[in-house]
Amino acid sequence: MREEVEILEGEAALPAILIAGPTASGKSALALALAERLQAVIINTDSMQVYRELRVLTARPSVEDEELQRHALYGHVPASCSHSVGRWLEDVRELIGSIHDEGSVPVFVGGTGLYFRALIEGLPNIPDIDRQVKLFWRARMEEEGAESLHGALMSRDPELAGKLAKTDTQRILRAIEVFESTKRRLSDWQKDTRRPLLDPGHALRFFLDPPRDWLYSRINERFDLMLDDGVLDEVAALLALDLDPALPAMKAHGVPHLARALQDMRFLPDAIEATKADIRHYAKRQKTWFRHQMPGFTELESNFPDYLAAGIAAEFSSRFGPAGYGMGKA
RNA sequence: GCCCAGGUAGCUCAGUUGGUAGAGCAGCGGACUGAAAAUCCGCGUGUCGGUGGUUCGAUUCCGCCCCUGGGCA
Repeated sequence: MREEVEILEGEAALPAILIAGPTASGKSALALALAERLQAVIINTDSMQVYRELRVLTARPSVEDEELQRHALYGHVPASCSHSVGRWLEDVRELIGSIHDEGSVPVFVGGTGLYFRALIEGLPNIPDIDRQVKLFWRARMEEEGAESLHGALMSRDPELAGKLAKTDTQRILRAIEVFESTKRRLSDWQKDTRRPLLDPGHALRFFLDPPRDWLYSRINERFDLMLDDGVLDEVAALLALDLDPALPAMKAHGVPHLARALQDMRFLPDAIEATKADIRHYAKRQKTWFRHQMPGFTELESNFPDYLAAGIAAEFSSRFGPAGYGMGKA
């Protein structure tokens, strides 16, 4: 514990660049353009791009892009594992020291708002939930429904229960599981957040926010390209693993719909439309999150990665100095 | 050209035995602390195809016209 604090204090001043934005807004291209101007390590900040089996479906950077610039935390987790913010943050913790030592700039790129929050605001150090506890309460949720468990939560953690909708299955489960497994209320844990890995004062934060019409068209077109690139085969291969459908990877946009289409191809056109709609809805939620939950991100409306990257690199150098940051690379 | 069925929200459609209308999807707004690509909440005015007529009142009934689909020529 003490050692951890020392490391954190050493790293708190580590300058970093954060690039967020809705899906398909052009984050990856911007990250690549940035890496051409700074000695950077591109770090995945997306909950789904961590899964090994889903490169096409999650629009993970290509093998060529990964060879072009250093990337980290992409596709390093098997779909059979349930990853989470907490685990992702531990991955980052392990990485960040060496990045600092070698004088590179960590460029966090992704669309998962919660991961950005954990990164710059910190996360409480809640231990993993006991497996039996998890199974027991999930079974009860199946049988009794959310309202009943909301009642159960009310007697364990009234403060949190009061804030949650009686229908919010996921958060109700989490709150009960934490109490049952750790004997401490989640509302108390949440008041006990650890120091964040990054100091927001040393993190340049950007949110790519292209016009909505453009974004939606791009989402639709990109999914058509994914079909050409073999998403169906990719999903078929995932399904062949016969994993628990409750696993996060099994909930990636398109997996449930395309699974149905793979059984009966007559459903393919509907599955394609439904998947595109899921992705559009998601992009909308991402915009809402950053608009209200993550102030302090500079909105970028342009779609020209080189232009944006030049500006960001210049701002980074003027704030934190160019020394040691790969000026010979450009 | 004739016959039939339709033309109602961005789309698919319901409905009003005459008192100007509502679902699903799309879209929009919001919540969010370890499954977050998750989970959850909220938002429905639109020349009821056009135009005349009947009527206190027509999207609804009647006439004509336009459009779409099907059938017959």
